Amino acid sequence: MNAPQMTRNQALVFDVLEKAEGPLSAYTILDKLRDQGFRAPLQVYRALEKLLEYGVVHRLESINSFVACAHPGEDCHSHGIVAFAICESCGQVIEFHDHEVDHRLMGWVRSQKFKPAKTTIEIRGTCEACAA
Amino acid sequence: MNAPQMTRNQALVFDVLEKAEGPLSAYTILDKLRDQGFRAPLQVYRALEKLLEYGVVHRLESINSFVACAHPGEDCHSHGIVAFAICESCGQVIEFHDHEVDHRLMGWVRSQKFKPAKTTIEIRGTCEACAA
DNA sequence: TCAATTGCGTTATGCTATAACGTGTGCAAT
DNA sequence: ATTGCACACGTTATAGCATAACGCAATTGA
Repeated sequence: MNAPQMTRNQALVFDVLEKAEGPLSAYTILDKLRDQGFRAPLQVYRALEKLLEYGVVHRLESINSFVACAHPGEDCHSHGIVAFAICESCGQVIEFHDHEVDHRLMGWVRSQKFKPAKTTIEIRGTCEACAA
Repeated sequence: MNAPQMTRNQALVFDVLEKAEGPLSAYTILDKLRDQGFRAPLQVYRALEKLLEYGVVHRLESINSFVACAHPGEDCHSHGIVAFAICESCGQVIEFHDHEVDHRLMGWVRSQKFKPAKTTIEIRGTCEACAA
């Protein structure tokens, strides 16, 4: 799915995520958009829902946060499974793709006749810069 | 880490999880233990924290739920990374391990000098039985 | 024009998780 | 024996994450 026209709210939320250093929670996004007239969580969640659909934002399940896709302009859905390394110290996220991992996972899934809809790979730990 | 002696609360929570068909949320566990005297979420969360440490319970990040480890008696931490296929229709969870996936992920992590602490792999979709 | 769709704003609510306090118990060191 | 510590526990309160349900406005396409 490619992004059609973003609405004002979607653009605002996306902008906040793109300019952020790392992942943000929905409520943090809300706070950053109070000046633009945001008042309720739903305004954020609805925008996020679309941005996730468009493939320009990812949800980090293990930390209940959202991050802009690292591949601006492209549709991340076409890269296969997306994996994330999340630094628990500084919050930075590195996004990466590994086709061999995809292949193994999808092979297993196939052998079980399981129909995958959404796959999450998240590695929490400490990034190089933060390792003492 | 191997499980030492479980306390009463830990045993109760573990028992509920083992007898369950699929993953349960902390609050669902709480409800199931009201008759045994449970009154507050913390009683559940504290027990879960220990059970996770012991490696006899897994947390499913993408659905905020908990499930008993599929390898009774063993310490799941020794199996390498644990992956889950979660059926969004019936709720059943299949736990599996793939050393090649571990290897690729850990290889990438190593190349980034990233220190992994906890890795999550969860595939949400539809199981064979539920596929129409 | 009419109906369907989509986005939006608002209020209310529900679910998930932890902070902070105090109690009791077992155990080891003195 | 007493003191000090670690640990599990119980309780109350609160924080953080997410969605239900309502109604309105704008757009589109038959």
